[in-house]
Amino acid sequence: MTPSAPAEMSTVALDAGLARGGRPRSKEREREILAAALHALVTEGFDAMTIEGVAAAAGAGKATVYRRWHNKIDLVIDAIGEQVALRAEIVDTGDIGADMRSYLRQLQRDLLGPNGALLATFMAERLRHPALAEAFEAQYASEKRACLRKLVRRAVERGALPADTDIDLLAGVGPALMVYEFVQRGGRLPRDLPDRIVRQFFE
Amino acid sequence: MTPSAPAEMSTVALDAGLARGGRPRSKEREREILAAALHALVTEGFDAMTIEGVAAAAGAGKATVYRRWHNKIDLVIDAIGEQVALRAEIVDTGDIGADMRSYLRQLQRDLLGPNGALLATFMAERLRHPALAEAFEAQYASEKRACLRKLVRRAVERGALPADTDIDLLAGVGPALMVYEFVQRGGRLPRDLPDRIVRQFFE
Amino acid sequence: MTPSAPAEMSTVALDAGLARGGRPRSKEREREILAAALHALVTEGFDAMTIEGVAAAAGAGKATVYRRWHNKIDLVIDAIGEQVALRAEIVDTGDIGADMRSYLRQLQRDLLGPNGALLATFMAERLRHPALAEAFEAQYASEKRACLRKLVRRAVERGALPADTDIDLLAGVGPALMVYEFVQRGGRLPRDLPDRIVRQFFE
Amino acid sequence: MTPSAPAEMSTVALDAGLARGGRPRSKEREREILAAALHALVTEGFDAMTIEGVAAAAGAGKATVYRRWHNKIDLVIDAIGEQVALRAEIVDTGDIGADMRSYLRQLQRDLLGPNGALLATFMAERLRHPALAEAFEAQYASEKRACLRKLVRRAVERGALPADTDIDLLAGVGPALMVYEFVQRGGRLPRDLPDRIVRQFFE
DNA sequence: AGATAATCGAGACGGTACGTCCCGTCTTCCA
DNA sequence: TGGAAGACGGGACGTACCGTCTCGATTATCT
Repeated sequence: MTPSAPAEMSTVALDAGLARGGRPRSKEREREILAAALHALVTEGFDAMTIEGVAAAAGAGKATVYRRWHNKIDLVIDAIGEQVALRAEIVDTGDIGADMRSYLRQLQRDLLGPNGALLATFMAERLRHPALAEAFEAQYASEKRACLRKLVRRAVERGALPADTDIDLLAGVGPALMVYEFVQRGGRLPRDLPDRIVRQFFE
Repeated sequence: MTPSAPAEMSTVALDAGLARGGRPRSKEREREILAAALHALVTEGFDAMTIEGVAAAAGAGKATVYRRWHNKIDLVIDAIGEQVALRAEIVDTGDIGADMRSYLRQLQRDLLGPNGALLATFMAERLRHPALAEAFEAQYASEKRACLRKLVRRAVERGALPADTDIDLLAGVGPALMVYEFVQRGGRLPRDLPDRIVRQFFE
Repeated sequence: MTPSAPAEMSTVALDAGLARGGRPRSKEREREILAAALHALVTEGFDAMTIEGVAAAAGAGKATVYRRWHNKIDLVIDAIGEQVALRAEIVDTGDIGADMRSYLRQLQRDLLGPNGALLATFMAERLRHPALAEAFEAQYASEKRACLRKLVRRAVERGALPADTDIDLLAGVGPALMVYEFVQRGGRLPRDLPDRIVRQFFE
Repeated sequence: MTPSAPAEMSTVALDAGLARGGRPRSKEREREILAAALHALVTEGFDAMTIEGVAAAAGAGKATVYRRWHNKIDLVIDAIGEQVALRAEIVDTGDIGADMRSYLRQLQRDLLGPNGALLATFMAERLRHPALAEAFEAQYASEKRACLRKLVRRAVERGALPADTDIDLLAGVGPALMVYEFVQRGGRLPRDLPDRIVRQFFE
């Protein structure tokens, strides 16, 4: 993410509507609620946690929560997004194997860390809520995809990969296998998966 | 499960308990309920569907549902097992490219057909509901995976693929990319994806 | 009320709808809820009492209350109606003064007793809820009015009252003055009001 | 309230506190709020109306309302006092029948006119909200009652009515019957009721 | 054939969370 | 400083499902 884009706005929180008059919403309240939500998510799980309970734990009224988030999903996503940054950075050193391995290891750390729950939630809801998928796409995935594509394209141009390489496909194979395995195994991942992927497809 | 077992029992449904006397449970009822459950799962999603709604849609009383299944997950697992037949068959003709292309095309048809929504739902929910994932695994995925693995192993043995091939990884790359794209694109798939996968990874 | 008319049905409670199947509603539950409602009405007052609180006090779920009564008014009316009988009886001994005095004294006792609250509630809501007014009319008022009219008519026929008496008007003057005073004084009544009314208008 | 007091102050409204500096409270605001309150009272009833709704309808902030009135009752009382003019005048021409008939006809017009709904609401709510009753009493009823009493007393002194007349009772019988019928009939009144009352009780 | 017993649809039951509304207080900015 | 706007903690509203339970009415099987 380029430094010129602040983009620190909540992804999902309701707009306050440019409200000119009136008492502004308290950032403090917001932070306390998000913290309570995160705590509830971790200790109780998504299904069991309750908006009512989150509000109570934050010492807030229910209306104060509903004023900002329409539903549990939005609340949870913001709660995670607040504390979290899926910042798997992609650098291009000219060594496609090393670069891809480095990126996949970061992705592995992200999936296994607290962000795994975020990804799971996203995956679970994106088919039913296209808007959510788009938000995720716009905020995170599209940039990663573009970077990976460039990485592969330049490797092909360099001759490090065959000239007839299907660039889009090869750029996607890393994340696809990582996520597929992650889902398949119910949130776990083999330690050496990044290495194996690189060895099989990029060397 | 011993191989001699006919395996026509429900995976999860409660035992009727050898009921000596009394009116036996109606298979008819059971099928109607499972059909209604499946419909609800696909149209509403796991979280939104209600047992009460399934019972009503099946013209059954709530007790008739609870008598057979303790909770929503058990019901849904049985519903899927009963009705679903993702019969992407895997044959081994000795031509790994052709065999893989044939399988992926079948998978593509499945994903885009009526079972696609079901599969997507399943994929989406499995991270949040491990029991669902396990059931799906046991019932469908593990067999496919084993077949694909054998296919790839024999191609390696034949010398059609390099000797240092990561068999597990290569066996998984096809489904992984197909499903990843499917979820990514919100239920659509490029027509030529199977061909591109085969060309890139199996030729 | 003639003995041939059982009329012990709830005035306001929702119909169970002739429900052929299903578990029947428990009379026991109903009685406990009504008792709790009456207690709440007396101790907290109409405005302050809460359906939620009544349900809790009765050890019942909210749905069990709402299944039977749509709103607080209906609940309270039934609660009062259960325990109470506005049974100011009207007898015709041939002495209009004595009979009227006897009736008005009973009415006085009713107004000052626990039924006063009932009347107050009825009066307060009847203009806004015509259905309520009709129910009260049908169940209580119309019969009283007819009796009083007959009482006065026979006194006129007997010559105990002038021949040009406006029977409807004179029949209504007792209750009108009693209730008017009752409302005017905020739920209190002069002890000797029945006597004064009889002395002024019926002797 | 001392007789020298100009009495143009609100009965219940909070004191502005001699506001030394700052912007003075707008009389305009006050009138608009009271008008909105009156409208809400008549159309929705005391219980259903909300201060929030009144403020919104008046285009005022909630604080602007609460700054002047502590609660709904105070607001409503002022609203009525501000706008209502039940100006049934009572004159004493020496003919008790004619005077009473004239007054009752004015009362009839009032009840059937736009103020009728207000009066009805008031009568309906006074039993449940004694403060409302007192306000109404102080502001309207007590004066009328005194006038009517004087009217009757002088008729008795004149010999136009029997010497043993119960003056209070007879003074009250007109309004009592009118209002009782009005409430009983859900806001309607027989055209000839004033005439019949006078003929029966004052001639 | 009759008794026995578990089934069936229906729906009431005590609960719990939902999302909305209003309370009365407060905080902010504008005039 | 008054006023419009509206956020705040609180709490009741009426609804929807949960999973359990009762009800009368069907079925089968076992005497």
